[in-house]
Amino acid sequence: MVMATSAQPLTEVEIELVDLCVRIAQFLGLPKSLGEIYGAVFIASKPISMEEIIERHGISKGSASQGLRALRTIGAVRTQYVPNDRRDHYVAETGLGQLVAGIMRNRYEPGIEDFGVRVQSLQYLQGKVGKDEQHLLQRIQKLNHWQEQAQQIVPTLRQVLQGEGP
Amino acid sequence: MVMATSAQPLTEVEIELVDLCVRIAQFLGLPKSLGEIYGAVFIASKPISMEEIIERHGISKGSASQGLRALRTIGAVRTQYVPNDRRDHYVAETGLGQLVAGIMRNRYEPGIEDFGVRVQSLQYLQGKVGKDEQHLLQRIQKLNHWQEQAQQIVPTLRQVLQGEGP
DNA sequence: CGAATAGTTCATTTTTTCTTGAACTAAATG
DNA sequence: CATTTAGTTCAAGAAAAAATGAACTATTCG
Repeated sequence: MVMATSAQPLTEVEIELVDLCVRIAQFLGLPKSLGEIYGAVFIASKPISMEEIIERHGISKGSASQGLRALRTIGAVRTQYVPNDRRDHYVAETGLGQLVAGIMRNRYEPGIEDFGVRVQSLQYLQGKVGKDEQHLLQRIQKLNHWQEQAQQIVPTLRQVLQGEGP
Repeated sequence: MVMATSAQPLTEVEIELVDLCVRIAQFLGLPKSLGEIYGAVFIASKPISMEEIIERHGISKGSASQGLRALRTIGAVRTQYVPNDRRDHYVAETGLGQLVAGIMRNRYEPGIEDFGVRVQSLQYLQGKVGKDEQHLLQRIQKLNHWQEQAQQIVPTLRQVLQGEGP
């Protein structure tokens, strides 16, 4: 690992803010590097390039490239045009609703859908329940009920997080 | 790895139900083995012992012991007395509200609290924000706002999941 | 008691996930 | 159009997380 060459070291406050971003990422089950990269963009006073992120935060080129793509995909950062500079520059989206929506969409909803499909097809399997395993029918019902409740959660979350602030 | 010695193999339906439990566990960021073990208890027609779980599902003793403890801690299973049997026997809790509450309490709420503490202490750091980093004050505000919203989520979830069914 | 059984612990191994960096493509620059 | 620069890809390495099983403790049974 090579140290940053010439970038300003992070100030105490910056380190703390990036650290908080890292912890949020980990909390959400995302890799630490995504938190770092988001943090880098989050604390920047103006649109920041990948190179600056790499140098100032000591992240590898590969991680930075992949991480920025992931963050774009979930809508946590977006690119912004900067005149006279060939490089892409990034700014952070900071609406919690938007952030969580993006994470849900990419990381959680596919799982919820799969679950729904699997539970649906359980109905078919009911025929294959043997006489000696009638108690499983109840369990299948239970899973159905779970699935119904799970589907309510996403819209509810959306509502809680709609209220954006300053 | 040693195969189960003499237990009934799982039926097609049982395999599917356990598999669903495994996927739910993974979705929630819990290790696969917790899903398997919960699944084993979930599909059992009567209180099941650790030994039966180990034999029928091919889980190691260590995993089974630790996994059952974890499941007890989050309130996903509980022990039930069985006459004339020295071993502990387990039954599954199947209320989604209870399950999610347990998982939240153990896996997520500590993180939310830590985050709250850290954000609190940011207020103190505001003094250390240099003249050249005034833009960070906004970011600190943003984190505050996130924290307030995050605190609303737990009670809201609780409410959605209260409605228990059959 | 002493043997047998139930259950726990934890160092080691296995598996999975994340990160790196060198080789590559693509695009701009002079 | 050759060179520099920006950005991507992916195989290999590093790190983290999970699973195993042998050694242990605790309990019950005869």
